[in-house]
Amino acid sequence: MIEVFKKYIREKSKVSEEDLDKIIAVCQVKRVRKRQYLLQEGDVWKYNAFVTKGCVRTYTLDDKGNEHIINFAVENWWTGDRESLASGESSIFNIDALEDSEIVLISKSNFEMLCVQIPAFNDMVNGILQKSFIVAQNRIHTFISLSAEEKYLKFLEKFPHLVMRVPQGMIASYLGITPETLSRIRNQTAKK
Amino acid sequence: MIEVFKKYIREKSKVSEEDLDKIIAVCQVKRVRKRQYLLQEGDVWKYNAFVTKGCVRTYTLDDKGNEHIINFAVENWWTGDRESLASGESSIFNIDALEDSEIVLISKSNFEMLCVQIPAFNDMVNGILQKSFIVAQNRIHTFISLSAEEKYLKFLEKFPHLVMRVPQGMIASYLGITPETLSRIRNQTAKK
DNA sequence: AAATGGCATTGATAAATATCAATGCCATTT
DNA sequence: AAATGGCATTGATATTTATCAATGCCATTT
Repeated sequence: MIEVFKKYIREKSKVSEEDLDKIIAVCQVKRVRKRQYLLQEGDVWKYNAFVTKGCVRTYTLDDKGNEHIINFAVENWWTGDRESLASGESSIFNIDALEDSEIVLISKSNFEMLCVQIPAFNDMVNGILQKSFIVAQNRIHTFISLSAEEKYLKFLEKFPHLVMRVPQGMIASYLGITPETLSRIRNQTAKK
Repeated sequence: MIEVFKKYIREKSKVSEEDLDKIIAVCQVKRVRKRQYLLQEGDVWKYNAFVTKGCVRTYTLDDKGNEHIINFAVENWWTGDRESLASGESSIFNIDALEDSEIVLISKSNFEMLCVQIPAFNDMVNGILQKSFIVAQNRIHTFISLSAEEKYLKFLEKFPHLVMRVPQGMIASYLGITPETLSRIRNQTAKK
Protein backbone atom coordinates (compact mmCIF):
# COMPACT_ATOMS: atom_id res chain seq x y z
CA MET A 1 0.00 0.00 0.00
CA ILE A 2 3.01 2.24 0.30
CA GLU A 3 2.68 2.48 -3.47
CA VAL A 4 -0.27 4.79 -2.90
CA PHE A 5 2.02 7.17 -1.04
CA LYS A 6 4.71 6.95 -3.70
CA LYS A 7 2.22 7.73 -6.40
CA TYR A 8 0.97 10.69 -4.42
CA ILE A 9 4.46 12.14 -4.03
CA ARG A 10 5.26 11.63 -7.68
CA GLU A 11 2.13 13.49 -8.65
CA LYS A 12 2.36 16.29 -6.13
CA SER A 13 6.07 17.05 -6.22
CA LYS A 14 9.23 17.02 -8.24
CA VAL A 15 11.01 14.67 -5.88
CA SER A 16 13.49 12.44 -7.74
CA GLU A 17 13.17 8.66 -7.62
CA GLU A 18 16.31 8.58 -5.58
CA ASP A 19 14.94 10.98 -3.02
CA LEU A 20 11.67 9.13 -3.07
CA ASP A 21 13.53 6.06 -1.86
CA LYS A 22 14.99 8.15 0.91
CA ILE A 23 11.51 9.18 1.95
CA ILE A 24 10.11 5.68 1.83
CA ALA A 25 13.05 4.46 3.88
CA VAL A 26 11.86 6.42 6.92
CA CYS A 27 8.20 5.54 6.53
CA GLN A 28 6.50 3.27 8.96
CA VAL A 29 3.28 1.59 7.93
CA LYS A 30 0.62 1.25 10.56
CA ARG A 31 -2.44 -0.91 10.15
CA VAL A 32 -5.45 -0.05 12.28
CA ARG A 33 -8.72 -1.88 12.69
CA LYS A 34 -12.08 -0.19 12.59
CA ARG A 35 -12.71 1.66 15.90
CA GLN A 36 -9.02 1.54 16.80
CA TYR A 37 -7.37 4.75 17.99
CA LEU A 38 -4.50 6.42 16.24
CA LEU A 39 -4.41 9.20 18.82
CA GLN A 40 -6.17 9.71 22.10
CA GLU A 41 -6.90 12.95 23.87
CA GLY A 42 -4.11 13.74 26.30
CA ASP A 43 -1.41 12.03 24.30
CA VAL A 44 1.17 13.89 22.27
CA TRP A 45 0.97 13.44 18.51
CA LYS A 46 4.41 12.76 17.09
CA TYR A 47 4.01 11.97 13.43
CA ASN A 48 3.11 13.15 10.04
CA ALA A 49 0.50 10.70 8.86
CA PHE A 50 -0.81 9.86 5.43
CA VAL A 51 -3.75 7.56 4.78
CA THR A 52 -3.12 4.97 2.07
CA LYS A 53 -6.22 2.93 2.75
CA GLY A 54 -9.40 3.28 4.76
CA CYS A 55 -10.83 6.22 6.60
CA VAL A 56 -10.14 7.94 9.91
CA ARG A 57 -11.73 10.84 11.72
CA THR A 58 -10.45 13.48 14.13
CA TYR A 59 -12.81 14.58 16.90
CA THR A 60 -13.15 15.94 20.39
CA LEU A 61 -15.43 15.01 23.24
CA ASP A 62 -17.15 17.75 25.22
CA ASP A 63 -18.31 17.76 28.85
CA LYS A 64 -21.60 16.13 27.92
CA GLY A 65 -19.85 13.35 26.05
CA ASN A 66 -20.82 14.63 22.63
CA GLU A 67 -18.43 14.03 19.78
CA HIS A 68 -17.41 16.90 17.53
CA ILE A 69 -15.77 15.80 14.33
CA ILE A 70 -13.12 18.18 13.07
CA ASN A 71 -12.38 16.21 9.93
CA PHE A 72 -12.22 12.99 8.03
CA ALA A 73 -9.28 11.57 6.12
CA VAL A 74 -9.51 8.90 3.44
CA GLU A 75 -6.93 7.63 0.97
CA ASN A 76 -4.46 10.31 -0.12
CA TRP A 77 -5.28 12.65 2.73
CA TRP A 78 -3.07 13.64 5.60
CA THR A 79 -4.21 13.37 9.18
CA GLY A 80 -2.86 14.05 12.65
CA ASP A 81 -2.72 16.99 15.01
CA ARG A 82 -0.45 19.70 13.73
CA GLU A 83 -0.78 21.73 16.88
CA SER A 84 0.34 18.95 19.19
CA LEU A 85 3.09 17.96 16.78
CA ALA A 86 4.44 21.49 16.59
CA SER A 87 4.14 22.37 20.26
CA GLY A 88 4.91 19.01 21.81
CA GLU A 89 1.90 19.47 24.06
CA SER A 90 -0.79 16.89 24.59
CA SER A 91 -3.60 16.81 22.11
CA ILE A 92 -7.24 17.66 22.67
CA PHE A 93 -8.20 15.42 19.76
CA ASN A 94 -8.97 11.79 19.26
CA ILE A 95 -8.29 10.09 15.97
CA ASP A 96 -9.81 6.72 15.25
CA ALA A 97 -10.50 4.49 12.27
CA LEU A 98 -13.94 4.31 10.70
CA GLU A 99 -12.78 1.38 8.56
CA ASP A 100 -9.82 -0.96 8.66
CA SER A 101 -7.13 1.40 7.48
CA GLU A 102 -3.50 1.76 6.64
CA ILE A 103 -1.51 4.80 7.61
CA VAL A 104 2.00 5.83 6.63
CA LEU A 105 3.80 7.45 9.55
CA ILE A 106 6.89 9.61 9.47
CA SER A 107 8.34 10.73 12.77
CA LYS A 108 8.76 14.41 13.45
CA SER A 109 12.54 14.33 13.29
CA ASN A 110 12.66 12.27 10.13
CA PHE A 111 10.12 14.52 8.54
CA GLU A 112 12.15 17.60 9.35
CA MET A 113 15.23 15.91 8.01
CA LEU A 114 13.44 15.21 4.73
CA CYS A 115 12.30 18.80 4.49
CA VAL A 116 15.85 20.04 4.91
CA GLN A 117 17.49 17.54 2.61
CA ILE A 118 14.91 17.44 -0.13
CA PRO A 119 13.74 20.90 -1.18
CA ALA A 120 11.14 19.46 -3.51
CA PHE A 121 9.65 17.60 -0.56
CA ASN A 122 9.64 20.75 1.50
CA ASP A 123 7.85 22.60 -1.28
CA MET A 124 5.25 19.87 -1.53
CA VAL A 125 4.64 19.95 2.18
CA ASN A 126 4.18 23.68 2.22
CA GLY A 127 1.92 23.53 -0.78
CA ILE A 128 -0.26 21.06 1.07
CA LEU A 129 -0.25 23.25 4.13
CA GLN A 130 -1.34 26.21 2.05
CA LYS A 131 -4.15 24.20 0.53
CA SER A 132 -5.22 22.96 3.94
CA PHE A 133 -5.41 26.50 5.17
CA ILE A 134 -7.55 27.57 2.26
CA VAL A 135 -9.88 24.62 2.82
CA ALA A 136 -10.14 25.52 6.49
CA GLN A 137 -10.89 29.12 5.69
CA ASN A 138 -13.62 28.12 3.27
CA ARG A 139 -15.11 25.91 5.90
CA ILE A 140 -15.13 28.79 8.36
CA HIS A 141 -16.96 30.76 5.75
CA THR A 142 -19.69 28.13 5.57
CA PHE A 143 -20.12 28.32 9.32
CA ILE A 144 -20.58 32.05 9.48
CA SER A 145 -22.78 32.36 6.42
CA LEU A 146 -24.84 29.22 5.80
CA SER A 147 -27.85 27.49 7.34
CA ALA A 148 -27.77 23.83 8.29
CA GLU A 149 -29.33 22.84 5.00
CA GLU A 150 -26.96 24.93 2.93
CA LYS A 151 -23.97 23.51 4.75
CA TYR A 152 -25.16 20.02 4.00
CA LEU A 153 -25.73 20.74 0.32
CA LYS A 154 -22.26 22.22 0.06
CA PHE A 155 -20.83 19.17 1.76
CA LEU A 156 -22.61 16.96 -0.76
CA GLU A 157 -21.01 18.91 -3.58
CA LYS A 158 -17.54 18.85 -2.15
CA PHE A 159 -17.39 15.34 -0.73
CA PRO A 160 -19.91 13.15 -2.51
CA HIS A 161 -17.75 10.10 -1.89
CA LEU A 162 -17.75 10.70 1.86
CA VAL A 163 -21.52 10.82 2.03
CA MET A 164 -21.69 7.20 0.95
CA ARG A 165 -18.91 6.14 3.20
CA VAL A 166 -19.44 7.79 6.55
CA PRO A 167 -22.41 7.33 8.91
CA GLN A 168 -24.83 10.18 8.57
CA GLY A 169 -24.61 11.16 12.21
CA MET A 170 -20.91 11.78 11.81
CA ILE A 171 -21.51 14.06 8.88
CA ALA A 172 -23.96 15.97 11.05
CA SER A 173 -21.26 16.32 13.68
CA TYR A 174 -18.80 17.57 11.06
CA LEU A 175 -21.35 20.18 10.01
CA GLY A 176 -22.02 21.25 13.59
CA ILE A 177 -25.64 20.09 13.63
CA THR A 178 -27.48 17.20 15.30
CA PRO A 179 -28.18 13.87 13.59
CA GLU A 180 -31.92 14.49 13.87
CA THR A 181 -31.66 17.82 12.11
CA LEU A 182 -29.64 16.30 9.30
CA SER A 183 -32.14 13.50 8.91
CA ARG A 184 -34.97 16.00 8.56
CA ILE A 185 -33.01 18.09 6.10
CA ARG A 186 -32.43 15.08 3.91
CA ASN A 187 -36.07 14.14 4.15
CA GLN A 188 -37.19 17.61 3.11
CA THR A 189 -34.75 18.15 0.31
CA ALA A 190 -35.63 14.73 -1.08
CA LYS A 191 -39.24 15.84 -1.44
CA LYS A 192 -38.35 18.87 -3.52
CA MET B 1 6.03 52.61 9.88
CA ILE B 2 8.02 50.10 7.89
CA GLU B 3 10.00 49.78 11.11
CA VAL B 4 7.11 47.76 12.49
CA PHE B 5 7.59 45.25 9.71
CA LYS B 6 11.35 45.15 10.20
CA LYS B 7 10.93 44.52 13.88
CA TYR B 8 8.47 41.73 13.15
CA ILE B 9 10.85 39.98 10.78
CA ARG B 10 13.75 40.31 13.21
CA GLU B 11 11.68 38.72 15.92
CA LYS B 12 10.09 36.00 13.88
CA SER B 13 13.02 34.88 11.76
CA LYS B 14 16.73 34.57 11.45
CA VAL B 15 16.95 36.81 8.42
CA SER B 16 20.24 38.75 8.34
CA GLU B 17 20.27 42.54 8.31
CA GLU B 18 21.54 42.40 4.79
CA ASP B 19 18.68 40.19 3.65
CA LEU B 20 16.30 42.35 5.59
CA ASP B 21 17.32 45.27 3.41
CA LYS B 22 16.63 43.12 0.39
CA ILE B 23 13.14 42.46 1.68
CA ILE B 24 12.42 46.07 2.50
CA ALA B 25 13.64 47.06 -0.94
CA VAL B 26 10.71 45.31 -2.60
CA CYS B 27 8.10 46.52 -0.12
CA GLN B 28 5.50 48.99 -1.11
CA VAL B 29 3.72 50.93 1.59
CA LYS B 30 0.05 51.59 1.08
CA ARG B 31 -1.92 54.00 3.18
CA VAL B 32 -5.67 53.52 3.30
CA ARG B 33 -8.35 55.63 4.88
CA LYS B 34 -11.11 54.25 7.02
CA ARG B 35 -13.75 52.56 4.81
CA GLN B 36 -11.37 52.38 1.87
CA TYR B 37 -11.06 49.08 0.04
CA LEU B 38 -7.89 47.08 -0.22
CA LEU B 39 -9.62 44.39 -2.24
CA GLN B 40 -13.04 44.14 -3.78
CA GLU B 41 -14.98 41.04 -4.63
CA GLY B 42 -14.31 40.05 -8.22
CA ASP B 43 -10.79 41.46 -8.31
CA VAL B 44 -7.69 39.29 -8.18
CA TRP B 45 -5.56 39.66 -5.08
CA LYS B 46 -1.92 39.98 -6.03
CA TYR B 47 0.03 40.68 -2.88
CA ASN B 48 1.24 39.50 0.40
CA ALA B 49 0.11 42.14 2.83
CA PHE B 50 1.20 43.01 6.32
CA VAL B 51 -0.52 45.54 8.54
CA THR B 52 1.85 47.99 10.23
CA LYS B 53 -0.84 50.34 11.48
CA GLY B 54 -4.60 50.33 11.82
CA CYS B 55 -7.12 47.59 11.29
CA VAL B 56 -8.71 45.92 8.29
CA ARG B 57 -11.32 43.23 7.88
CA THR B 58 -12.00 40.56 5.28
CA TYR B 59 -15.63 39.77 4.53
CA THR B 60 -18.12 38.55 1.98
CA LEU B 61 -21.56 39.78 1.04
CA ASP B 62 -24.36 37.28 0.58
CA ASP B 63 -27.46 37.47 -1.63
CA LYS B 64 -29.36 39.38 1.03
CA GLY B 65 -26.60 41.92 1.39
CA ASN B 66 -25.44 40.62 4.75
CA GLU B 67 -21.77 40.92 5.58
CA HIS B 68 -19.87 37.90 6.86
CA ILE B 69 -16.54 38.76 8.40
CA ILE B 70 -13.89 36.10 7.90
CA ASN B 71 -11.25 37.90 9.90
CA PHE B 72 -9.69 41.04 11.20
CA ALA B 73 -6.08 42.11 10.92
CA VAL B 74 -4.41 44.71 13.11
CA GLU B 75 -0.77 45.67 13.49
CA ASN B 76 1.61 42.74 12.97
CA TRP B 77 -0.96 40.58 11.28
CA TRP B 78 -1.04 39.48 7.69
CA THR B 79 -4.05 39.94 5.49
CA GLY B 80 -5.13 39.23 1.94
CA ASP B 81 -6.73 36.37 0.07
CA ARG B 82 -4.39 33.42 -0.19
CA GLU B 83 -6.74 31.54 -2.44
CA SER B 84 -6.98 34.24 -5.06
CA LEU B 85 -3.27 34.92 -4.79
CA ALA B 86 -2.40 31.27 -5.35
CA SER B 87 -4.93 30.54 -8.08
CA GLY B 88 -4.92 33.85 -9.88
CA GLU B 89 -8.71 33.74 -9.86
CA SER B 90 -10.93 36.56 -8.77
CA SER B 91 -11.66 36.83 -5.08
CA ILE B 92 -14.95 36.36 -3.32
CA PHE B 93 -13.77 38.58 -0.50
CA ASN B 94 -13.74 42.25 0.24
CA ILE B 95 -11.08 43.79 2.41
CA ASP B 96 -11.53 47.27 3.78
CA ALA B 97 -10.09 49.44 6.49
CA LEU B 98 -11.85 49.92 9.81
CA GLU B 99 -9.39 52.65 10.72
CA ASP B 100 -6.89 54.70 8.79
CA SER B 101 -4.25 52.08 8.19
CA GLU B 102 -0.90 51.35 6.72
CA ILE B 103 -0.19 48.18 4.83
CA VAL B 104 3.08 46.79 3.54
CA LEU B 105 2.61 45.10 0.18
CA ILE B 106 4.92 42.66 -1.54
CA SER B 107 3.98 41.51 -5.00
CA LYS B 108 3.58 37.82 -5.67
CA SER B 109 6.67 37.54 -7.83
CA ASN B 110 8.87 39.50 -5.44
CA PHE B 111 7.59 37.46 -2.57
CA GLU B 112 8.42 34.23 -4.34
CA MET B 113 11.84 35.58 -5.17
CA LEU B 114 12.45 36.36 -1.51
CA CYS B 115 11.36 32.88 -0.51
CA VAL B 116 13.80 31.33 -2.93
CA GLN B 117 16.73 33.59 -2.18
CA ILE B 118 16.33 33.85 1.57
CA PRO B 119 15.71 30.50 3.23
CA ALA B 120 15.18 32.09 6.61
CA PHE B 121 12.40 34.17 5.09
CA ASN B 122 10.86 31.09 3.55
CA ASP B 123 10.93 29.34 6.90
CA MET B 124 9.28 32.27 8.58
CA VAL B 125 6.56 32.38 5.98
CA ASN B 126 5.84 28.70 6.35
CA GLY B 127 5.85 28.97 10.10
CA ILE B 128 3.23 31.69 9.86
CA LEU B 129 1.20 29.59 7.48
CA GLN B 130 1.33 26.70 9.89
CA LYS B 131 0.18 28.90 12.73
CA SER B 132 -2.59 30.34 10.60
CA PHE B 133 -3.81 26.87 9.85
CA ILE B 134 -3.88 25.92 13.50
CA VAL B 135 -5.78 29.07 14.37
CA ALA B 136 -8.27 28.32 11.61
CA GLN B 137 -8.73 24.77 12.82
CA ASN B 138 -9.36 25.95 16.35
CA ARG B 139 -11.91 28.39 15.08
CA ILE B 140 -13.67 25.59 13.22
CA HIS B 141 -13.73 23.72 16.47
CA THR B 142 -15.55 26.58 18.17
CA PHE B 143 -18.18 26.56 15.43
CA ILE B 144 -18.97 22.89 15.70
CA SER B 145 -18.91 22.70 19.47
CA LEU B 146 -19.89 25.98 21.11
CA SER B 147 -23.03 28.05 21.63
CA ALA B 148 -23.20 31.71 20.69
CA GLU B 149 -22.38 32.74 24.23
CA GLU B 150 -19.45 30.38 24.53
CA LYS B 151 -18.03 31.56 21.24
CA TYR B 152 -18.21 35.13 22.44
CA LEU B 153 -16.52 34.37 25.74
CA LYS B 154 -13.74 32.57 23.94
CA PHE B 155 -13.35 35.52 21.61
CA LEU B 156 -13.04 37.80 24.62
CA GLU B 157 -10.26 35.65 25.99
CA LYS B 158 -8.35 35.43 22.76
CA PHE B 159 -8.77 38.93 21.41
CA PRO B 160 -9.50 41.31 24.28
CA HIS B 161 -7.87 44.14 22.36
CA LEU B 162 -10.17 43.66 19.38
CA VAL B 163 -13.28 43.92 21.51
CA MET B 164 -12.43 47.49 22.34
CA ARG B 165 -11.48 48.35 18.83
CA VAL B 166 -14.05 46.85 16.53
CA PRO B 167 -17.78 47.64 16.42
CA GLN B 168 -19.78 45.03 18.23
CA GLY B 169 -21.88 44.13 15.22
CA MET B 170 -18.75 43.14 13.35
CA ILE B 171 -17.68 40.85 16.13
CA ALA B 172 -21.11 39.25 15.93
CA SER B 173 -20.57 38.72 12.23
CA TYR B 174 -17.16 37.18 12.88
CA LEU B 175 -18.80 34.79 15.34
CA GLY B 176 -21.57 33.90 12.93
CA ILE B 177 -24.38 35.40 15.00
CA THR B 178 -26.57 38.49 14.68
CA PRO B 179 -25.78 41.82 16.35
CA GLU B 180 -28.99 41.56 18.37
CA THR B 181 -28.04 38.18 19.76
CA LEU B 182 -24.61 39.42 20.75
CA SER B 183 -26.10 42.45 22.44
CA ARG B 184 -28.37 40.21 24.52
CA ILE B 185 -25.54 37.88 25.38
CA ARG B 186 -23.48 40.76 26.68
CA ASN B 187 -26.42 42.06 28.64
CA GLN B 188 -27.03 38.68 30.28
CA THR B 189 -23.44 37.84 31.07
CA ALA B 190 -22.99 41.30 32.58
CA LYS B 191 -25.75 40.54 35.07
CA LYS B 192 -24.10 37.39 36.33
C1' DA C 1 -33.58 -18.23 13.22
C1' DA C 2 -33.29 -15.26 17.05
C1' DA C 3 -31.03 -11.70 19.41
C1' DT C 4 -28.25 -7.62 19.48
C1' DG C 5 -26.35 -3.21 18.53
C1' DG C 6 -25.93 0.73 15.83
C1' DC C 7 -28.13 3.88 13.17
C1' DA C 8 -31.68 6.64 10.96
C1' DT C 9 -36.24 8.29 11.28
C1' DT C 10 -40.19 10.54 13.25
C1' DG C 11 -42.98 13.13 16.49
C1' DA C 12 -43.64 16.31 20.29
C1' DT C 13 -41.69 19.96 22.59
C1' DA C 14 -38.16 23.14 24.25
C1' DA C 15 -34.47 26.20 23.63
C1' DA C 16 -31.59 29.06 20.94
C1' DT C 17 -31.18 32.32 17.61
C1' DA C 18 -32.96 35.31 13.89
C1' DT C 19 -35.95 38.81 12.23
C1' DC C 20 -38.40 43.10 12.27
C1' DA C 21 -39.35 47.38 14.24
C1' DA C 22 -38.71 51.09 17.40
C1' DT C 23 -35.84 53.89 20.38
C1' DG C 24 -32.02 56.13 22.15
C1' DC C 25 -27.29 57.41 22.43
C1' DC C 26 -23.08 59.56 20.77
C1' DA C 27 -19.81 61.26 17.85
C1' DT C 28 -19.27 63.85 13.73
C1' DT C 29 -20.79 67.05 10.43
C1' DT C 30 -23.09 71.20 9.05
C1' DA D 1 -26.54 74.38 18.39
C1' DA D 2 -28.91 71.46 15.35
C1' DA D 3 -28.89 67.73 12.28
C1' DT D 4 -27.15 63.38 10.75
C1' DG D 5 -25.52 58.78 10.62
C1' DG D 6 -24.02 54.76 12.70
C1' DC D 7 -24.52 51.74 16.25
C1' DA D 8 -26.29 49.31 20.29
C1' DT D 9 -30.27 48.11 22.80
C1' DT D 10 -34.82 46.34 23.64
C1' DG D 11 -39.24 44.15 22.77
C1' DA D 12 -42.31 41.16 20.22
C1' DT D 13 -42.48 37.40 17.35
C1' DA D 14 -40.98 33.94 13.96
C1' DT D 15 -37.87 30.50 12.58
C1' DT D 16 -34.39 27.36 13.13
C1' DT D 17 -32.30 23.94 15.53
C1' DA D 18 -31.80 20.97 19.66
C1' DT D 19 -33.56 17.74 22.89
C1' DC D 20 -35.98 13.74 24.43
C1' DA D 21 -38.32 9.64 23.53
C1' DA D 22 -40.07 5.99 20.73
C1' DT D 23 -39.86 3.07 16.70
C1' DG D 24 -38.07 0.58 13.01
C1' DC D 25 -34.62 -1.17 10.03
C1' DC D 26 -30.47 -3.71 8.91
C1' DA D 27 -26.34 -5.99 9.38
C1' DT D 28 -23.81 -8.81 12.41
C1' DT D 29 -23.40 -11.96 16.06
C1' DT D 30 -24.95 -15.90 18.70
